[in-house]
Amino acid sequence: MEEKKIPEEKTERSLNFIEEIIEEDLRNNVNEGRVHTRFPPEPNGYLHIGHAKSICLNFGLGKKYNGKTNLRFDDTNPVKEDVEYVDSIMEDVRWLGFDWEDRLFYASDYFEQLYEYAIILIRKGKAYVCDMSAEEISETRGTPSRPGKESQSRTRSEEENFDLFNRMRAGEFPDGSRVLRAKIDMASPNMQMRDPVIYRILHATHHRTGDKWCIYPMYDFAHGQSDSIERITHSICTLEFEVHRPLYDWFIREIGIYAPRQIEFARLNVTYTVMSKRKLLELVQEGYVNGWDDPRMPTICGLRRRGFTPGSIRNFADTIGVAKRDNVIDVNLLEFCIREDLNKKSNRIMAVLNPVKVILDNYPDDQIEELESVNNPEDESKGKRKVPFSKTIFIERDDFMEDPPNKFFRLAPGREVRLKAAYIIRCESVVKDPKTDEIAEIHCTYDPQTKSGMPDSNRKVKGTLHWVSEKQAVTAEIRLYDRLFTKENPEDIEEGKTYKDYLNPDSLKVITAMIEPSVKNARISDKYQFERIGYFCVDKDSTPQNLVFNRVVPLKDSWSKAEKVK
RNA sequence: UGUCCCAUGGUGUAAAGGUAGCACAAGAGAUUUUGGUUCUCUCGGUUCAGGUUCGAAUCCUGGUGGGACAACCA
Repeated sequence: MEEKKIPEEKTERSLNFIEEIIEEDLRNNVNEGRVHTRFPPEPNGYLHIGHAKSICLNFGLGKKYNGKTNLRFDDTNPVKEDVEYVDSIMEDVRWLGFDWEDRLFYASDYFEQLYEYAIILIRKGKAYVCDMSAEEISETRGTPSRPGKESQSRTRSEEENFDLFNRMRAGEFPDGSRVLRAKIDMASPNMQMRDPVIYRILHATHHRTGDKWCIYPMYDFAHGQSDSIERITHSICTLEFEVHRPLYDWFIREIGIYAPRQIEFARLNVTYTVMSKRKLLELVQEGYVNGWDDPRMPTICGLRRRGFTPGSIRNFADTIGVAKRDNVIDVNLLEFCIREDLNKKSNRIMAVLNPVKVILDNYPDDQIEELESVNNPEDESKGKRKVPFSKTIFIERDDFMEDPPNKFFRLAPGREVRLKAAYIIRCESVVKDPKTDEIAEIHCTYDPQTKSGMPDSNRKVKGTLHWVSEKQAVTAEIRLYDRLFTKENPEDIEEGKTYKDYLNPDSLKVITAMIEPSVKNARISDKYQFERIGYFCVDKDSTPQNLVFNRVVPLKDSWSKAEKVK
């Protein structure tokens, strides 16, 4: 036999633009070969899939380049932040499979240092206490195309600024009465450079520092310096902070401290959902969903409850890549990632969501057989289980048609189908409800020679159906989730509407299903493939007496797709 | 009458001046005790106009289009 030449395997994946920058820095020995990143959330909300992209990016880079990754909470606004969020964020990062080891930090750890930095600026004549109100500051800032006006306070002496700033800290002034501003350039074409506010007075209790402070640094005055303090080599953030970079560079230069390199990437968007914290909060507060972890939410806790695995989300983050152009990822890709993962990992069981009764007329009345079925055809090590079979079973109502089209491979009068792991049956007649004309019973005969494993069972039949035995079936509540919005881009809003007008009224349907008895062993967060239907996850509301399943995602269904086209 | 960023199949992402590739989606077929999975194949792309070059998705100039920036939010 001739040996085919195996083309050289391209194991090395091409680099994304951030990795290119890092490798270039590494080649130039920029930080003595050190790579140190960080994930810097504000604890004012729950993390979503967009954050997951950032988490995977930052921690992934740390791992890839033998570096480190910090978790730092940017908690400079006590009014909006809370330990509830701190806890959920840590849980989510850990669940995604990442570890910050002993490097858990808070911007509030640096308040004293940041205060010192402000003093340096004041001493250099690069910062001043401004007496204007928020409105006045806003009015004098100008517009992107028109320069702003300088504040009267701009000419204050160094001593007076120093004195006033200390008295701000001492609590002598009410909220909003004064701020500390950087003295840069009110005519700068970059709005960020027009004497930005760097400290404001806020008599508010901070979730970590309590009442120690009544002045708090603005994010812009804390973020870059925090990265500097932590000796972050590559500060990776989203695109909207690109225009802030000159300001961060200015602070670093004027204060005279270590300069990280900031790199901006495009944030994630996914079709049929929204990603802004404000909108997600609204959905929760106004009751459109049942909390932050509602399985329809794009939050990490929502995805977790829905039944997504950490690996599937990591793989998703990997597949979407990272670049600077705006992007909208098809939600299909997310669904592909979870199917791919669960296909290999989850055991199969049979569940009938919309049952219709099938009676096997020639099957012994009281006989019950324990049939064997494979748990996972993708993984033989998962073994087999027993499934009870009897004279009366349920099948899916959709799996029967009285007058079927040619391509219908399922049960119909006179036709044969295989019952998964059981027998081949033939439909002999149907009984209808005289009032509703709905099919009440389907009468079939079974072929005893076709039990799975028997030689005759190899007979070709076009369809295989899942089923459950009536007597042994277990009922369970099933929550069928669908996309939260009906519109691909819910933020593309028509006149007089809001994104909430595109909420999908059918995003949750609750039904009762009949499931094979082995399901009794199911525990919260267990995931199954309901044969021929989809992947399902035991919800936290589930109890042994009242099982509750979430539909993670349906199986691909080329039959119903073909039907829809018609 | 601003500054900055971006532009490759439907979507996302590669190609560092030399064969435009991969994934998802879509379509066709094969296999299948899941109309799943798997496998094979197909469809389909460099925003435009100039320039540099033997050669441009890539470099230059200009246009067009999209985005970010005017919280005492982050």
